[in-house]
Amino acid sequence: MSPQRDGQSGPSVTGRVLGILSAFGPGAEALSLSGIARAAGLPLSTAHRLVGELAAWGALERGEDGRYRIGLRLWEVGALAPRSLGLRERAMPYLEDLYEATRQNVQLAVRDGHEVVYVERLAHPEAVRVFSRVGGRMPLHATGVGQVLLAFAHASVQEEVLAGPLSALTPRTVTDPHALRRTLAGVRREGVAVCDGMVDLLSLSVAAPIRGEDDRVVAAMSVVVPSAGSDPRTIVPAVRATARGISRALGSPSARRRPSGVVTAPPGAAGGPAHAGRGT
Amino acid sequence: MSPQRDGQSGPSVTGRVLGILSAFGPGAEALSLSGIARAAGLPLSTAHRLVGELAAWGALERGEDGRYRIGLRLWEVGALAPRSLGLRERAMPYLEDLYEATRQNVQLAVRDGHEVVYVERLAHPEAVRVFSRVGGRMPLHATGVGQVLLAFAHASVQEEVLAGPLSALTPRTVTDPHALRRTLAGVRREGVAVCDGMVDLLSLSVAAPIRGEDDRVVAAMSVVVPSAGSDPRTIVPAVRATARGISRALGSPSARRRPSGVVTAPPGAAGGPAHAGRGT
DNA sequence: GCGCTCCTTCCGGTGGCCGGAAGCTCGATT
DNA sequence: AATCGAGCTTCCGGCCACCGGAAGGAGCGC
Repeated sequence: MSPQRDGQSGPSVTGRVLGILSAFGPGAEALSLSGIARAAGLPLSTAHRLVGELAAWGALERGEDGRYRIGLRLWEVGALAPRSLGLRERAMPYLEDLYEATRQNVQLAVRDGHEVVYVERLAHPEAVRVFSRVGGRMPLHATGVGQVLLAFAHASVQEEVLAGPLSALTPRTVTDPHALRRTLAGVRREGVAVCDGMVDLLSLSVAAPIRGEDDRVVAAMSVVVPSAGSDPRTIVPAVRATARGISRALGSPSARRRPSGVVTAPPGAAGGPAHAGRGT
Repeated sequence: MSPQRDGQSGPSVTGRVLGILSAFGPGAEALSLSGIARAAGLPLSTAHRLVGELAAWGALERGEDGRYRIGLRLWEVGALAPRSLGLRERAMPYLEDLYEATRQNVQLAVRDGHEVVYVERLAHPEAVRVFSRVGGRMPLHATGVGQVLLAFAHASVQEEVLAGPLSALTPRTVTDPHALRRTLAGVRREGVAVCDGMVDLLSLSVAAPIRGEDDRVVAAMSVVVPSAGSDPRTIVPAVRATARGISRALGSPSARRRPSGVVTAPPGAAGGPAHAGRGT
């Protein structure tokens, strides 16, 4: 409907092709030819030709109902994105352990511009329903992982977000720039973000930063639990330890040495991730 | 190097763009501009223009080293592929449980033409090294999931594969058409494929089919364990039960009713997947 | 039957694409 | 330090591949 960044791609053929791909999105996984043409702002015959070529290559697939969907081949190419697969591959075992221990929702996300993109998500069917989805986007200021990524992003990014409008997903979302600035400072100080009822009123998320080779924050992870009856205190150590473990797996220098003291998470509440302690 | 399906895409602009995407692949996650031009068979200036447009949109990203990688935006679009995300999303919890129980490698794959494409993989860092990777391809006849997908594929597909050359990954790979035909019959009869040392000599895989709404086999899953010291007998029931659970989650009619008798997997060896038994 | 939507094919005009060539930036080599 | 080479970027005129209106077919609901 709203021409966000669809046909705007310019009149070049490449732009049109990308416009066609943009027509697909969450909630629009399958489109008819004319649907694509409409969404991409292309004449039907043009769309027909381009879509035909894309389908022949495998970027799109045509279902029995005649509608087009994203094809396996395009998925394959997309899977090569280093910020998804490379990260995911290494982080998975740690996320696994945390998931297993908490039996809730575990998420992995990266930042793209002023939004957070969810790269991986382990969700227990009976866990609290969570809004995000793999490949989905959310505003930075309103989510746990988003606040972490924002807190450790370049100052210019922070200023831009603080300057822009801060949408409220729930009454509890931080929308005041000053409050957000304070929150971010807290996140930097604590190394975790705790967001209660910001995305939806029933869930609470605890997020921590993941660092890469050069020690910059490259991703964030979080655990989402029911808001009621959960004590963040029991979760924070586990999240912190897991994030640290992933950072080490990615080669972060600051995560090299064993966490001084005892941070391996209490075995009682949220069982110590098996890998967090062992290097090899 | 070898012009497999690169520049062949035809002289249309769309073909060139897709050729550029084809330049990336396993083992070629990052390419320089001239590398792309070479792989796609394009003049440098042409590649430069097209790549620039792709990068501006987010289909490609340029690293600090100047090389291009697949961009997050393309990954996002690819994640909409129903055969990856839709399937994955529903299968995950079951795979989780199986992974947790076995602490080995759990894989999920679909068929594309004469190859198997791995859609998901849970790998324990200390488990037996496995050759496949998410987004990777393998021949149908040589892998556990491949044999399952082949056994339940349309007869024409089977004939084509049986007619074509059957490459040998190890001395133990089935390369004789008659033997393969017999193997496939066995897979259909048993509902599982057991492949010992076919991909590499050290690992053994047990695979089972996953059925969709119309009861057709839409995917396959497998567990890969060390060849030495593993008894398939202890794994088969767990794999079967998990595959059945996923089938039910996908709406397969034949997986509706409780498995007659006791197939919920022995709790000892490979702990019963928590979801396999309970519906809601 | 009639109208509707959606899909497919065709074809002539033209504007976007092509790609050679020249200039630039880096780093390696002598 | 000068030279070389590999890779990247920009420019621009000619040409051809792309565009998209129009016409025809298929399927469906009224």
